[in-house]
Amino acid sequence: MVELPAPSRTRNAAATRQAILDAAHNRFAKEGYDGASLREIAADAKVDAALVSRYFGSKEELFVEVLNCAPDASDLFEGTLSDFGTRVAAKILDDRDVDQGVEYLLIMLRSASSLAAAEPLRRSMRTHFHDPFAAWLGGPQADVRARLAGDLIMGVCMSQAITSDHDLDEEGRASLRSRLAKVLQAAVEP
Amino acid sequence: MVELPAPSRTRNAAATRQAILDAAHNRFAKEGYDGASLREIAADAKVDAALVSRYFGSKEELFVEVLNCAPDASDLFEGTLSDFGTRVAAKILDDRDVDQGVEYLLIMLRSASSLAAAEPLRRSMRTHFHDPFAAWLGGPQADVRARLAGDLIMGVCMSQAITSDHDLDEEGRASLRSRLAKVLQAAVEP
DNA sequence: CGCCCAAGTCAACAGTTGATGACTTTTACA
DNA sequence: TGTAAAAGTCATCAACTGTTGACTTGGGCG
Repeated sequence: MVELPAPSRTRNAAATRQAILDAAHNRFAKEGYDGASLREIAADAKVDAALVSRYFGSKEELFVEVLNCAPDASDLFEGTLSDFGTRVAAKILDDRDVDQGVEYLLIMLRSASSLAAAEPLRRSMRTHFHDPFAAWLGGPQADVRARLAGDLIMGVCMSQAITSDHDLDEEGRASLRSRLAKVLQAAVEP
Repeated sequence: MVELPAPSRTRNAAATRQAILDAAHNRFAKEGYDGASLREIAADAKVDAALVSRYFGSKEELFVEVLNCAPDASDLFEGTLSDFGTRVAAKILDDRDVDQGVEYLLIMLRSASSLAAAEPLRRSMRTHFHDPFAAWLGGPQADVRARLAGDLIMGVCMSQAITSDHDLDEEGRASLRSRLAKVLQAAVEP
């Protein structure tokens, strides 16, 4: 009441920059590259809109910066190859806690239509997903197996994003999970 | 040389409407719902921009109309279930002739991020793809199998759209095709 | 032919977007 | 303390969006 709690943060370029980066991450994941506006992002970060352009140069450069912060999809690689299917299927379908890796997938699929975002997207996808994935898989044609599994994951995530899972009951979801596990496993096994 | 061939089409409301519909189809497939502008669509159809709004009321109604023209993914269902994988894998990956069904998939994935397009998309997806697909599949949990196969197809198409297949040589493509066939088959079989 | 309504055109609107240059405020150092 | 540079703000630009209303043109019917 007496006053707003910490009404104005002490000036800190690094913190501000990070706040913008976080806000941009969320907006890009929710609305895609074209859909997210710099003004929205700035508002989320509680920052003047001009600062975004000032810090990152342009929207596209901000996008690249966000993509560069992507974790190397590391959580998908924690475990054995033999239970990859069930593990990843559970992680994708039980999206109560939308973790980082899946969020970056959302950014990608939501920005797939944008011409400006296409090239950064392609590069980031290879560096942060396909290449480490293929390396983790190993064996013959690891790149093809990684790509196929990645495509399947992307398709399922996108389907979830579109349908909001309105049209599947609990039993159907369990069935989808087990079948997805099987198909995923078929995609990655040599 | 002497003059433009048929410099001005004789006035024909039905033909003009169809021209707009075709142009909208192509633009939506290329740039998604948000990315495609009515002015671009009108220019493609060689029509004044105002006519688009006049004929279809609003951009969203035009989008719905385009989606309603979608073929029932019929070309995927011509053949036996046992060779579904190889058949569809070939059709998707040899996209020299991007046929209608895949084009509508492009519209969907490119417009997935748009809030305005979400609801029409979801409806069209069920009516024109999932439901007839599940009906064609038959057997236990046909809806789950249809959804999984659909998600895989969507993911692969989207991956193609993003990467433009820059990063796969001829041998890799052959390998991808055969493996996709196997995985697709695993998705649809009971 | 002459009319009249449909078909098509033009200009403009209000809103939003990304970006920029000039301005003010704060921090940190000497 | 005084000051210069960093950090943040403000107003504004030009471009583009979907949409609308008033206008002009054309072809088919009497």
